[in-house]
Amino acid sequence: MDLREIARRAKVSTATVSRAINHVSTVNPQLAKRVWKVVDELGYFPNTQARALVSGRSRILGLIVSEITNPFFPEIVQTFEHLAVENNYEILLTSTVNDPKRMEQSVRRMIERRVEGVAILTFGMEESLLEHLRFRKVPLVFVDVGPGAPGIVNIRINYLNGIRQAVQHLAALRHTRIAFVAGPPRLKSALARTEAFKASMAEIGLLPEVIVTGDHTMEGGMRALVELLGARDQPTAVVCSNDMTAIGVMREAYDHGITIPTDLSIVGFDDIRLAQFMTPPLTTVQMSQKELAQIAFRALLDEVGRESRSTQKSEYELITSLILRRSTAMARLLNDAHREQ
Amino acid sequence: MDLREIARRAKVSTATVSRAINHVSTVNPQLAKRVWKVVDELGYFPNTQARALVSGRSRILGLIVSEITNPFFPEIVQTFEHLAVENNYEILLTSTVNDPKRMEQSVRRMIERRVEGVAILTFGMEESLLEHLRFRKVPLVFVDVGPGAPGIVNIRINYLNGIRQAVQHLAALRHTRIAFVAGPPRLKSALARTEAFKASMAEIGLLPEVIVTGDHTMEGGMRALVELLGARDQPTAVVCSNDMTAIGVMREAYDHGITIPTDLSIVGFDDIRLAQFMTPPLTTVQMSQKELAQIAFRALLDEVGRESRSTQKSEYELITSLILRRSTAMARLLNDAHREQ
DNA sequence: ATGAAAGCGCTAACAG
DNA sequence: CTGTTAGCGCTTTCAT
Repeated sequence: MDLREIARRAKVSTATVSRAINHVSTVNPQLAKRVWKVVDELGYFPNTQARALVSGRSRILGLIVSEITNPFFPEIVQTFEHLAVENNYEILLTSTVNDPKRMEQSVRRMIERRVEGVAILTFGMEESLLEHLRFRKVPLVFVDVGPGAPGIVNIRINYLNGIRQAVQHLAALRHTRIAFVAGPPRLKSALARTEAFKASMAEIGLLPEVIVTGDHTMEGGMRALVELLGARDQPTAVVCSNDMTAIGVMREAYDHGITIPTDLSIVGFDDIRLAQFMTPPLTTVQMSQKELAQIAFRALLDEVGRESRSTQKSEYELITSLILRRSTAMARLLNDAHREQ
Repeated sequence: MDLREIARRAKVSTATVSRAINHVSTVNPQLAKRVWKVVDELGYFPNTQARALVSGRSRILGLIVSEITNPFFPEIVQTFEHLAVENNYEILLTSTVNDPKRMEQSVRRMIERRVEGVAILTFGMEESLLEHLRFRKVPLVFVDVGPGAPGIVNIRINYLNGIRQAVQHLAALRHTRIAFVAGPPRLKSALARTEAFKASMAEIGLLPEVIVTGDHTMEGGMRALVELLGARDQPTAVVCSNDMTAIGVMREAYDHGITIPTDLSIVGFDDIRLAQFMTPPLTTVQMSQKELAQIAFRALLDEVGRESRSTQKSEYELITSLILRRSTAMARLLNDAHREQ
């Protein structure tokens, strides 16, 4: 069942069927109705591949994420998909799982399917791989990279805003020994958070001495708390580079009989959906995944629609801010707690 | 840059290029090498749409889920994607978000992109919508539906196994008043769990009296515990129809100062990844999402590959089983706990 | 406003 | 074993 069959049955040319289906305004309403009738009767659906082939537009947008099982991403994927269907696009979702081979595959898959643009919402990506995409002038959206070429748009995250709020919130609660569990140093986004923490502490005259390195996983968070517990001067509060880390810290605290927030205050980062499901609900810096996805999609769509190289705004900013829940409380020394026992 | 260009530069015909690229064994290795050289030099990637159009094979598989943000699904999507790339397929992911309009769109999108098969791994789907797919003889994989037509494969979940283990585990811990928080009655999968609970209780001479209805959300779980707390004879243990419900119960328990597991034992269902991240880690019945995805993919691929209607095995079973963690303990009456205060 | 016809990039007969 | 050629299903000039 194809266009020609519809044309035959509706007694019009294939051109007319094509026009009718695509709502070209110049077609005689009479004919259009006749066409649509046949279309509905036969349950005809146009073949997208043929369409793409002739029009040169695949109506597919690429979305590269790190891992869909990382709780940070599902919301992004969902929002992206939602916007895509609204705009008559499909999305080609690939995950790198931090594997160079998979990253290369990702790029290949994107090119083979002739995506019209790609959003790279992943932590760290081999720059060189994107050369293929750039070479083909495929519009690209990044997070947290430096200013790029035309056709490359960048979403900048304002980490400082939220982290400063977190630190000040903790300080107001009389915490002075505030630790930070950093993310993997190879990630720009992790580094930026650490810097924001240091700056926020310095700003209010606190020493950001206690910084341990995690890896943005729950296990890393668990290890980080153990390390913190071994320190001479134990912190009364800890800010984590992401929520998974914070969850790991909470989990490890539970195993040590440390009660959150009375014994230790914890602040996360990201505000993944599950943060609010923890016991206690996690106070965290929100970096709206939904908003991020919306910005990325919108930017991509704009870029795709742009014919010429009229370099418009290609920098976007996403603000972060503290969400107060119940994992922070007034400072109280761990040592005090132990003495009471 | 297309096949013809490669042909021209390699001084062979387009047919030869096509053959070389597709690793047809009969091509002269000499020529093949020449072709590949040019391909690599130019960074040529075949156009999948053209390929699909002429071959009649899109190399796309559909995957319909309820909501990617539902923690049950990311693992499934990941596994599916992984298997897909391994087999040179793309996946077209759609979510119904329990919205009839979105379900219809899902089906339309599948058909327009000419998917070769669809896995419907969703809770509840308007049967009638699938008519379009069935009509086009698109192989379909379902979970938990009755025996279907040829080309329709069904994955049956053995709920009883895991739930029985859960109930017996609780009974061994001296619990006798074991409550169940059911899922939405409109879902077959939820109903089946409730039945499995009843049967498991009856089997060991316990009365499954305390059954409250949740909705498979965390909020539903929270409400369920409130309801349970209002009952005359409060349960000492509760089995939940899914993990989100269990997490809701835990969350509400926290708000009431009820300690898990000493005051109340909790068992979940699904074993979503985050179950092990809870405090305490949630004991739950595992229904392996990874395995489910693997079965679904394998079944789909088999069905797609099958030329004739040689009706082979089209029933698969997924077993469930209890994963012990730390949300259950020996029975102890809530009333006792209160008296102690 | 409608139709005839060319052709998007590729594969698969078919011939040689 | 390699090349020639005819489409796959659709959109889009170009005439009419």
